[in-house]
Amino acid sequence: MAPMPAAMRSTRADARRNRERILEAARAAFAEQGPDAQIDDIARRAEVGVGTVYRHFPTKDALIGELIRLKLTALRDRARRKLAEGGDPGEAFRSFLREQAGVIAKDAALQQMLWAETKEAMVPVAPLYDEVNEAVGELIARAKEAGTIRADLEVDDVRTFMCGLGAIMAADARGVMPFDWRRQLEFMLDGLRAP
Amino acid sequence: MAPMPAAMRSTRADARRNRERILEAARAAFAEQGPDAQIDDIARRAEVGVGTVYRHFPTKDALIGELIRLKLTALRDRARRKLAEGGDPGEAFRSFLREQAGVIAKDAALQQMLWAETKEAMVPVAPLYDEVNEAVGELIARAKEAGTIRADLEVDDVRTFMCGLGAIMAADARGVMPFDWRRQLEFMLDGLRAP
DNA sequence: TATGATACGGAACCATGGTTCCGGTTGTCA
DNA sequence: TGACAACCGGAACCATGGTTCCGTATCATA
Repeated sequence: MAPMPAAMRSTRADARRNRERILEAARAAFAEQGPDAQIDDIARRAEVGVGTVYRHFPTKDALIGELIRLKLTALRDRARRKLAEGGDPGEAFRSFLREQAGVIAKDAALQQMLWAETKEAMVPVAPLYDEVNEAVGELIARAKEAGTIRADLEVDDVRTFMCGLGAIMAADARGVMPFDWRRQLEFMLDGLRAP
Repeated sequence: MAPMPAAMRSTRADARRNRERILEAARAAFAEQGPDAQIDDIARRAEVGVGTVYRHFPTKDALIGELIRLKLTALRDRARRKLAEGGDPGEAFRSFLREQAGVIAKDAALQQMLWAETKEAMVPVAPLYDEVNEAVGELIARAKEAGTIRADLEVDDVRTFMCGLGAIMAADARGVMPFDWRRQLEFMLDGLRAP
């Protein structure tokens, strides 16, 4: 008898597995080598042919885009979780930045690829990006209200700082120049305290 | 009679002029488009053929290297001038950072190309780089002694911050994402004040 | 102003790395 | 287990952008 029509069947197991392998390999490759990690290398790491990479992601940009989407989703969820937890607002804000920084550091190159290359990359994830900003904005608002951070702080200031920090992290991770981003973060946090 | 032997004659005037044009065009191109500005485009801006670019600078990296060298020299001289000026050490340190930041902002991509791409770029300018660090170190030492900045601040912290700021500036200049680096600088300066 | 060394322009060359294509393999369902 | 759709591997293809080459134009000197 004829097999089930395409629309009713789900993706083959090996395809699903390969997709995951590719994503993980790509993440690692970009983290180590920055934006110009090569597809060939990613395929090799995933123990997969280049053709397979291209079946799952039509272009390199699409692959990068998916990685960024995953990353941003995680960041947004972490921000919302922090909001839900409650507790001292000033401390919530500070510990949030520390945690978020730690997560970004794991593959900082990705974050950079979002804003440092071209604005095209931004387009598909813009809504997600807004959601992150919204959650962070709320964290800031609460801390301001509690009077533990300076009153003139804006979300954009935090965004700017985190982007700068990301650049530092990426360079450090690739070993091009040593940077101590944790110290940097603490200096900044001190600067953000209410006078 | 035969013309003067090569060793005694100096470079032709048009060659000297072209060299300058190329450097200026390259500076502008990199500032606008970042590290992957194209030689063809630089040549066009300088109203010169690609061949001419290559006669003056054997490779793209050599051209970039020369731009970085010029930039670093200017930064070093500015730091030393600030040291020579004297005045209140804390204020000297802060105004130095503000001025230096302003200068870097003019073509931030260059600064990034020094540390964000590959460490190879660092090699030829390492001594110059050390001289900058030395001068900045002295500025910091004086400010510490005067008790106007936090005692645990190191040159590397300033270096790290300026690199991060440079990344921000470059992205902002290329219009990929708006960043207010001046605000960022002021926040950091506040964080660096003695507690 | 004549002369030859020096410098110029830009078409052609070539390496790199993203993308396509297709013969062969594998998973899934009856 | 048979049959077919979905999937896989990787050689070949092609666009991009750095680099070379050489015939021509320009500058500086006698």
